[in-house]
This record gives sequence, structure tokens and C-alpha cells, in this order.
Amino acid sequence: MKRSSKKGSATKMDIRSVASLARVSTATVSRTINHVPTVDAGLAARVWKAVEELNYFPNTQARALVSGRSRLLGLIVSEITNPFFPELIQEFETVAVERGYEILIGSTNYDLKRMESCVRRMLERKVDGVAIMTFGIEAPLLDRFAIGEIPTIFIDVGPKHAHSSVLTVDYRNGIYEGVQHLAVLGHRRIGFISGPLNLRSAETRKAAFIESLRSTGIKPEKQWLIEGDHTLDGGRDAMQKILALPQWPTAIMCSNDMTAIGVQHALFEAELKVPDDFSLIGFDDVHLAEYTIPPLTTVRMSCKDLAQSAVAGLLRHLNRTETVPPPQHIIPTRLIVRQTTGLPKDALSDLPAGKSKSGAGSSRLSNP
Amino acid sequence: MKRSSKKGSATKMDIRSVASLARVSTATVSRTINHVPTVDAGLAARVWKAVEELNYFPNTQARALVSGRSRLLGLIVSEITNPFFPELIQEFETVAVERGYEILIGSTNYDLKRMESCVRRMLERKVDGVAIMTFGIEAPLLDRFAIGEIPTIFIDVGPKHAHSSVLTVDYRNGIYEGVQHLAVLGHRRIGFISGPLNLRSAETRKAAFIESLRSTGIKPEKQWLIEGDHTLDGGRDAMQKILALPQWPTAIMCSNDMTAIGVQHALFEAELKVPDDFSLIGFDDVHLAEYTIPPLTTVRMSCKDLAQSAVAGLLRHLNRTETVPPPQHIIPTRLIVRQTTGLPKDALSDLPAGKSKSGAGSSRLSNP
DNA sequence: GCCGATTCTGTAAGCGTTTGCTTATCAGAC
DNA sequence: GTCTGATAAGCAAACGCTTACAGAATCGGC
Repeated sequence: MKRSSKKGSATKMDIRSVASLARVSTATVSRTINHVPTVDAGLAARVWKAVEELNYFPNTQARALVSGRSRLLGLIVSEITNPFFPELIQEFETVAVERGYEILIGSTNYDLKRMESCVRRMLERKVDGVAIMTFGIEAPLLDRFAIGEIPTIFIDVGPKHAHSSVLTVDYRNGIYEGVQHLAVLGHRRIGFISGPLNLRSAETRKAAFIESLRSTGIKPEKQWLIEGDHTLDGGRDAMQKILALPQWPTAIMCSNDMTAIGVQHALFEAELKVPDDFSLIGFDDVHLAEYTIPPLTTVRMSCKDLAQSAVAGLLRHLNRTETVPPPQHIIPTRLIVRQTTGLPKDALSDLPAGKSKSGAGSSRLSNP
Repeated sequence: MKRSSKKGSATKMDIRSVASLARVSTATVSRTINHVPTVDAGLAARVWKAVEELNYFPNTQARALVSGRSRLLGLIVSEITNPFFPELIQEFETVAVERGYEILIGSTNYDLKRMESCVRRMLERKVDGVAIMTFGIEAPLLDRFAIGEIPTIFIDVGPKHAHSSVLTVDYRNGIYEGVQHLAVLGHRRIGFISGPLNLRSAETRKAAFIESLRSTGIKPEKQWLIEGDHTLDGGRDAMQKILALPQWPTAIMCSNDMTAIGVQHALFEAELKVPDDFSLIGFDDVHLAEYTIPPLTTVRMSCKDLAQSAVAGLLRHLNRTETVPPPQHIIPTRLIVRQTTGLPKDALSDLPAGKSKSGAGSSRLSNP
């Protein structure tokens, strides 16, 4: 009488209410809604009808408490503020929700305190698995997942346990394509702005760049290898450092798109033009890359692919009965040529004027 | 013997282990870790020591089950892909975690199915409160929060229940400042690209624009009021529609920054220059706005403010003993002038040449 | 020195599920 | 008609915690 029980919405509705309405035991209700195959079709129908009628849904907490599974997946990213990650999160969430999992997001901001807090929160909420889509988390922290036997999936590099696996990104291919593209245009002086070098993967990307340079027959110049931090500000600052150098490169590759946008900004402030004065290549291919001015040539790494592989990998750990070694998935990368790459400035005079059409849109920005 | 119990890490550690190690009852442990003031200092010390030693942390599920509080706050946003929201989420998360809450994110993408799923997920996880930082969620869905007596906080507009409150954004001020700024520069033909018009708040912003126009003595032109959708693509498309018109405005205001960036792109493609051919003003002031080329003049709405007010509002509902009417918080907005606004093209000939310095950086882009 | 008042601690009853084990039902074999 | 085996439903014990309530201990007042 407290509340009108119209549709029974608010009046405490638990598995018992359903059971009594369907005239079965709570066990049968539980089995029905968990799709245990042994329940009689007739009873199941009664149960479903009651569920419908009472607008019942099971209490996740109770479920989790007794079953030990929270149906929660952790997702740790570097910086939610970097557009690559929201795109990743979106995909991850979509896939996870489809599979009946909720996600818990943690953003480390490369900050030790926050990392610690992220890991702790994941542990406290008893996540069923964690995707660690960032780098630089200290091993002792990660061990806490291993100790709890919580499946983890890493990008690029991570500890090898029974419950963890690694998603490998084929940086080499995309970066090599980028270097090749620049070389074909005539660039020989190519700079690289990396991510924070205490991060293993930043090292990896940088190494891929240097190797690509070498195999293209270009000698890497240490002075043009600048450490950035994967942010807009970092990209701007790094470019300013390059501009302060006595000799400039003619092209810049960046470890991610945000860095590249920061570079564009630094160049704009210095009244230098892209691609006329500098060619520029990013990495990630966030949606925004299509919208920079001019649109950014970049290396695409499919975050859809990444997210799906991550969830799939985690679920594989969760459902496996035997220790099946998971098929190692490799995330491909490839160059997307837009309009920030063109002929190097010093080459313009060397070449017959008509040939400039080979540059990707370098003519676009020249004044009419 | 199963696992070396070094640090007691993995060997089932619950409140009982702590209790026995500290030689107290589980009740005392519970009271201690919940900071109930009546526990004896000596015992508390023993408990904390045991907690430390066992590396114990309470099981959130069990806690939630018995207390009925999940310490989970829902956060529903429009599109996690729009950079404004990650910035909001970041703030929200920071504040929430500080207060001991976890957040559950839902991104509606303006899609009915997804909204439904978001609401359902929040309900299932028994969130203690929800911040609905998007618009256009159907009332019947929202009612489900009201039925569960779950506190909600809305931006701009929302149902008025005992457990819900509304955060008001002072659109008028910022938008008025923008219009004024344009008018002072000499613009009389000003267009507006709105958000999806089925959203009440998009209407609000548009209305604020029209009103500002009127009070500045400018007659709004229907043809230059275009409906966008708050995305990059939408901004580009809307601008293309404007460009197809027989007469162009000289300035464009946008309902958010993403739209403005889309506009910049459309203009770039049409080989038109900002601010020489068109002045442009965005809304939100995402970090990226500083990095567009040229940097975007925009109306700042502090997402820090928004996030903090939202959490604070929710917590107020959660902790209130009596029905204290919450102080209505108003989120201020103000114009940030950067470099996408300048003198209108047709004015250049009318004015003495020297006066062009009053334009915000319009000289910046002119060819040397 | 006794009793009531005042603290603080401990006992145990749930919270809403899942699930191992037991019981009931029924078909078929003897 | 009795027994066996299979199948399906129900009973009740957890899961790890909070908290109402009861009990123990300390203290002050007369």
C-alpha cells in the first residue's frame, strides 16, 4: 500500500517475487534467466512471463558476489583527452556491451599516482579482465593482476603470464611506408618526434622509424630525433626545438596525430607552411586528422581492430577450459596520404616545374 | 600450501582474516575501515595494521549488496568522440574518485537504442546517481530513474523531481559576447550552425543567438540558420550548404567547436580563408580550439566547472537528510578571442587601411 | 559498595543471487 | 508391482559484508 504497485515497478522485486508469481522455486528462476538448458520449456515460459510482468532484472551485485564474476572489464588508457582513446573506448564499449560486459575506464595521464589508483580500483571492483592500452605501468602494479589471476591484455609489450596476452602492432609497415613516401618525394632530412621515451612502445616506434630510414638508405640524424609526450603541447614544443636548430629537416614524422597537430600549430605560429616548408606525417589516423588544415597525412592504426581484438582476447582467457595458446593477433598499420606531404622545399628548384604534381597537394596551398 | 602466502596476497583474504589477525570481531573491522568514530583507538590501530599486513581491501560487491549503495555514479554523454566530453569525463572522474565513487560511462550517440541500453545498464548496476550530460533522452526512460528514486542531475533542462536537479548554462552571455564582437568588427550578416534541433538545448543556444542578434540590432536571416549535428562532418556539410546559397554571410557562429572545425575544413576545401573571407566562432573551447589553424575564437564553457557542479549536486542528493533545496548553480560562459574573427571582407574597402589592426589577427594570414 | 548509565565490542541476521545436493516424478525393465 | 535410472525441480548453504541488537566492561553517584 506504500506505493501503488502499478507494473510492480518499485515494490521490491527480487528473484523471489518472480518465483512466487511463476509458482516455481527461486532456483528455477535463476536457471531460467541464466539459460541453463535443463529447465522445462513450460516452466521457463511461465518464468519469462513473470519476469516481463514484474519488469524484473537481476541484482548484479548479488550475482557477482556469489558467482565471483563481476562482468566488468577494465580498460586503462593513457589519456582520455587524446582523441585516439575515445575512439578506442567507443569501440571497446560497443563490443563489451554486446557480450554482456560493462567497462570500467581508467585514465593514467602518465601519472604514477593515477596508475596506482586505476589498478587498485579495478582490483576492488573485481574486474573479470583488464585491457591495458597504455604503457609505462610499473611491473609491481601489474603483478597484482597476475596474483589475482585476472586476465590481462596488453598492447605491444607486457609480462607473459598464463592469464595475459599481448596485442602486437605492426608499427614497422606503416612507418616504413611513411618514410618511403617521403623519400620518393625527395626528402632526405627527416625528423621524428617520439612519445615519452620511458615508454617502451615509444621506443618501439622510434626504432621502427630509424630502421626504416636505414633501409631506405638515409642516415638518421640524432639532432632531429626529439622526445615529445604525445600531446598537442608536446608536439608544439618539440617543433619549436627543431626550429631552433641551425639546420632544419624538410619533413617530420610524429609518433601520434596529436603531436602532428601541435607541430602544425608551431609551424603556423612561425609563419611556415605545410607542406611547402615542411612535410608532416602523423600516426593513428584519428577522425580529426581528416579535418586539420591541411588534412594530415598519417599512418592508420585501426582502433576498431584493436578494441575488438582486446575484448576477444580477454574473453578467450575468461572462457577457456584448457590452456589454449591464443592466436597472436597482429594489428596492421598503413599510410594514408593526405595533404601535409609534398616535395621538399630545396627540391623545388632542382626539379622541372611541371613535376610538382607528384607531390600530394603541395600546390594546394600555394597562392593563386 | 597451495600458494606461498608471502604477504598473504592471494590466499583468500576477507574481513574475517583481518578480524582474526587483529584479534577482534568482524564488526569491529568493518567499523574501523568505515571510520565509525566509536571504535577504540588501540583496536583501530591493530585493525589497520592487520589490513596493511594482509593487503586487504573490502569486497565492493558484498558491501554494495548489503548497504544498497554501489558507490557508482553514472555519466551519460552524447558522444564520447567529441573532445568536449573526454575533458568533461576526465574532470568528472577525478572528482568522483576523490569522493570515493567510481564512474560508469554511457555514450548515447544520439541513438535511441543506445540511450535505452545506457539507462538500463545504469539501473542494473544500481548506480547511486546519474549525471545526464546530454539531451534528447526520452522522458519515459528518465522516469525509470525517478521510479528507483535515483538522484539525477541534468544539464540545461530536465524533469523536476525530488531527486533531480538541473545545472543551468548561461549560454546567453557567451553568445551575446560573440555576436557583439562580430558586430563591433563590422559584421552584419551572421550565420549560425546549430546542433540537432530535436534537442532542447540546441534550441536554447539557437534562441540565445537570435536574441543576441536582435538586441544588437541585426535582423536574423532564416536562410543562414542551418541545422548541424555537433560533429565534424555535420559542420562541414552545413557550411557547404551555406556556400551553395546565393548570398553569403560574412561570419558564422557554431553551436560547438567540432562544428566550427568542420566549417574550417569546408572553407579550406573551397579555397576560402578564415578570417579573411569568413569570420568564425565556436562554442565549448575544447583544448584543441587553441590548435586549429588559425586558432579558433570560441565561447568558453568550463567543463571543469560543469563536472564539479554535477558531482557536487549528485552528492548533495545522496547525503541530504532533509529536503534542502540545492543552490542553483549557473555555469558561466565567455568569449575567448583568438584568430578566426576579423573584419568582414566587404568592409575592407570601406575602411581606411590602417584600421585593420583592430581585427583579431586578420593580418596574420595575409600574404607577406 | 551497589546500581544505573554509558561506552564500546561481539553475535548473528540478513542483502539477492547461484549452485551442490537432495528429492520428486516418471518411463521402462524386470 | 517393484525397482532402476534419468531427468528436472527444490532446498539450503554459501558469497563477504553491514548493522541492529545484546552483552560486557567501565564509571560515577549516592
